[in-house]
Amino acid sequence: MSTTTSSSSGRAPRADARRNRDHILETAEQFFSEHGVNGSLDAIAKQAGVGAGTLYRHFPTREALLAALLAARDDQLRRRLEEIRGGADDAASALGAWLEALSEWASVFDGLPEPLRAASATDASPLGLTCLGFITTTDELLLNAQREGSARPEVRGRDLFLAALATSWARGAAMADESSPAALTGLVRTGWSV
Amino acid sequence: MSTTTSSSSGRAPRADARRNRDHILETAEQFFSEHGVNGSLDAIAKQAGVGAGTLYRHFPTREALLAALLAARDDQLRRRLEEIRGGADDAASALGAWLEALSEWASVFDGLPEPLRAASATDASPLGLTCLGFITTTDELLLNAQREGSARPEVRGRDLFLAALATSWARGAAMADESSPAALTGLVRTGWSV
Amino acid sequence: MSTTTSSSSGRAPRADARRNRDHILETAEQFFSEHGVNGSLDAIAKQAGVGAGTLYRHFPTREALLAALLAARDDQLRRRLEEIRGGADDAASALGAWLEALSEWASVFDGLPEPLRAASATDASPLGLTCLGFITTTDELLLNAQREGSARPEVRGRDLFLAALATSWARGAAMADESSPAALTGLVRTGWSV
Amino acid sequence: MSTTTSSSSGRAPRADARRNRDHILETAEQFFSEHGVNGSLDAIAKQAGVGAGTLYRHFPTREALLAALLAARDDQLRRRLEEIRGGADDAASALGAWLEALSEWASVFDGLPEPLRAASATDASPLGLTCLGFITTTDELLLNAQREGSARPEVRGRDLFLAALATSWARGAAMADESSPAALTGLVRTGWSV
DNA sequence: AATGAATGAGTGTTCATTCAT
DNA sequence: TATGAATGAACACTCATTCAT
Repeated sequence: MSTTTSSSSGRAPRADARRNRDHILETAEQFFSEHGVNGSLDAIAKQAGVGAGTLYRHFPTREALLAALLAARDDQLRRRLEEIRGGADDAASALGAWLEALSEWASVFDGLPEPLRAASATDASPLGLTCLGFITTTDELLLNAQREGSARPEVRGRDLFLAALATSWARGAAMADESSPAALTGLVRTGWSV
Repeated sequence: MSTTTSSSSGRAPRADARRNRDHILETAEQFFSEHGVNGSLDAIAKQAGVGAGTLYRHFPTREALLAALLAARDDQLRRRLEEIRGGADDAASALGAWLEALSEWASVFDGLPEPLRAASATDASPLGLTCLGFITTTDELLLNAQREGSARPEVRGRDLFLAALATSWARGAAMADESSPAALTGLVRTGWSV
Repeated sequence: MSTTTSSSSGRAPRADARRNRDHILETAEQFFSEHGVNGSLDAIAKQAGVGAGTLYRHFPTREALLAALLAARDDQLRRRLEEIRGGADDAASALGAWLEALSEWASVFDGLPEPLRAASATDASPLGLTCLGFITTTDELLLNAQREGSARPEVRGRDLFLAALATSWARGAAMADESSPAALTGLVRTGWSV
Repeated sequence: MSTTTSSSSGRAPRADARRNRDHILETAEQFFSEHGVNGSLDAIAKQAGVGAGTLYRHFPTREALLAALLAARDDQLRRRLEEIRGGADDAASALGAWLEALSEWASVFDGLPEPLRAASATDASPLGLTCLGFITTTDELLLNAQREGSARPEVRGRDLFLAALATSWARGAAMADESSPAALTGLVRTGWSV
């Protein structure tokens, strides 16, 4: 709402700006997929066929670009959430499925968990807000499970969110052992102690 | 003892070499403490008062420097292991204490968990060997606990090591919430599900 | 003509870019004259009063810089070609004069023959294209001489170009014997055998 | 012969020095063959298993090392000379064969022609002396041919030596055109003009 | 609104040579 | 006599960010 209304009036001026923005996003998506989130912004601008300044106008920081990129995926994750909410037999399996979805979400780009963790500590950045939203969601699902008696009462949504991030992080670039991600997810769910 | 005697090598002309090496290590320790493991190697050399080439002679890669730095701390960690082995009432609490020790060990420098994770996938690097050693130790303690019946049988030492690293990682630079590290450690121990 | 008018491109905001580029070229010209073609690019940037990045933006490789430098001299050499074409009595003396001009051209900077030889093996680099152009010219003049019956039929333009380069190379930095260059040129023309 | 007699008296001291020297030479030969004459001296020392200082004691400059290396090949070239002297039908073909031998000699290592040319301008260096010897030889063969009437009287041995070097240089690392070396040799012999 | 040139500190790394041992 | 550690300037090249046009 707020982004479309502001400024002046006419039709044309915004048209190509929008086009530029979208094209940058597409390019960045591809680029981050290939080179990880630390890929050169200059290279993205060049590949998108825009000047570096243009990229910076739209996304003043790398984080802002990342946030915009993830916002586009928000819908996906939220749809997944609805699926989970609709389909899960109990609150515990809903929470489990959600944590796995989160972990996958944080694995789209190499190196993504790092800025997510950094952002999740604040609520002042666009990325931080995104994280906050998902933490809240996690809290809701967790609360359900706790009410149901299937989740420990001392656990907090923020911790689970962080754990999902950490699981993504551990996957990392080169993982010698394919079974580790699942093992970690299991660990977070049931712990190692009997 | 061994460091002061000239012992086997013959002339032992390493007097200043040793001094330099040690001084570089001290400087690097301080530097990494302040600026994280990605601090400038050139700056370390400069601050240590040696040429860049000298640093590179002793430590051809950043990883090698890191490994040497951690090797100096190995003793500490191993001593801690003996303490744990001697003092723990049962295998489960020994394992728990060891994982916490590991997690602290990986937290000395900002950004340390990252190269550790990367190295732990291989056994070809000095850092990788260090990791491997600790994974083995973890395996031993875990096995004890599993025999005791206090640890889940499907868990592997490698996963726990990775989890300890991930816990360190999650602590990260800016942690708004002080209780998170402990929460994560607990999560890894008992999981969130009842 | 084309360089002074803003003509097609629209805004022509390259005022300072152009200035920088030109200044870099001037500096490089002087620098290469003094220190040979292997002089430090960083030093050139510094002396030109621009950042290293600026130099690299304009000339991504040493070869590119060299090519640009020589392009500025292309005109000179081409004018000389016209003179030769206009003034020579016969095709043989035209070819001889051209080969001498080539040899001088390749002697402007110390060490220039080396990259020229390397480049003349390919047509993929800017420098290679420059060389290729001159090889073609040599071929034309040679063909004339061959038609005239004053040049051996088995000789090829590429060989003569290479010979001119080699003559430049032989001049080298320290030439104790002043008469050698001319001697070599003569050798290439008439050979040593009767 | 001359190298073994000089200096003091005893047996032992010189034994390992000699061994070192020889081993360095062998290593350098191999190294220069693989990496060209600009290969790292440090690497040679390391590969030879001696300290850098030892290498420098024996061969204070790169040129000195090169000269020693070539001295070992001198014999070969001189033997070739005897063959030529004995086997050639006339002075012209002897000279031609010798020039080819020279050109091959200067092609053993990548980049060798360059220091040879530099050295051949002086008589103050070991390499310069080597060159001088070959220039003299060239002069003798040339004189024979001139007496025979099969070589131009104005040509000098130094020029032919330089031309042989230049031919080697033109071969260079990457030669797209295989026929060029022969073409250049031919050019030097008969020239391009009829 | 967009451009893309400019910045310039920063990166890891190499190497011929000297010198303390 | 030999060692090899130390030197430290030099190298090419990158990139996030600013700013004149």
